[in-house]
Amino acid sequence: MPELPEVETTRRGIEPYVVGSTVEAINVRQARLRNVVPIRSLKRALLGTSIQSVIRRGKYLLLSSVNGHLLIHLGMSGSLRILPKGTPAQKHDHVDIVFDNHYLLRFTDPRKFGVVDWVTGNPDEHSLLTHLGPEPLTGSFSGQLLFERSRKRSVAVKQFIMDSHIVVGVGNIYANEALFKAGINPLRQAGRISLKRYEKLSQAIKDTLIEAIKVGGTTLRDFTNSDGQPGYFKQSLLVYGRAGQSCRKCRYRLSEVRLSGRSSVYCPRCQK
DNA sequence: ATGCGGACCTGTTAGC
DNA sequence: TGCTAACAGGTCCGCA
Repeated sequence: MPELPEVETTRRGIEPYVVGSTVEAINVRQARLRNVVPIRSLKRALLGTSIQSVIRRGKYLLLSSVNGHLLIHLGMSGSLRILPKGTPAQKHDHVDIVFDNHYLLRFTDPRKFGVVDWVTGNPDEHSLLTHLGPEPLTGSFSGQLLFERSRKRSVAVKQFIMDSHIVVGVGNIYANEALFKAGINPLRQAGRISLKRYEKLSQAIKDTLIEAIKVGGTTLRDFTNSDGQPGYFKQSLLVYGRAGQSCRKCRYRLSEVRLSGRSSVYCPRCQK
């Protein structure tokens, strides 16, 4: 479900409730998530400590206390919500972090592709984080980087920019959108794109993500922020979900192909 | 190393 | 209306 803008929206939503609050209880209903450390082991470390910060790394969130970091990934269908204490749990509500204020943080994930893990030491060395590429909204991400890392790569450029080892946070929706804005065909081989075009693409990725964050992300079916509100970027989508409809630039019919199982929509006229 | 397909799960929707 | 297949915002793993 969530790409970088949705995770960042979630981060901003939970931060004011969580930072400075002490963990009073942890309720685990479903421990079988995509974890490295058994989820139950986080209890001992986190109970009675307070959360000092909520930072995002790619699509991961890190809630840090003096003892270590709670690492959360929302997978394809996960969400985090702030709810009043005592709110009854529903079917896919797997973990609650209960605070000493009036609230709890609830992790929900029907498909269980998400992660709720515990990290001690430097989180950058955690196996899920250590090989991640740069953050797209920082200066360490650029057209130059995409150009250099794509040389001799034959993969389609869309798969290339969705590879978290290259750059983090770009999922299927925003990959489609950024490629359209940059005028690049998603099927083009990554190694056969010029530096100039990669500079346009890196800027398109930044612009798309920033715009989406501004309006609270994209809600297709069930994404909500931590208050239960949807995001409004869906109205701004130029190609994703619009196969067969007309291009917003040239009116030509948008095409759809599947790239490693992911739907890829593009304009055959505007994207070369 | 790179590229590809399958695996992990459940819910919703499209099609017969 | 009901059944089945395909699809969905992600990522890791094993194999060639």
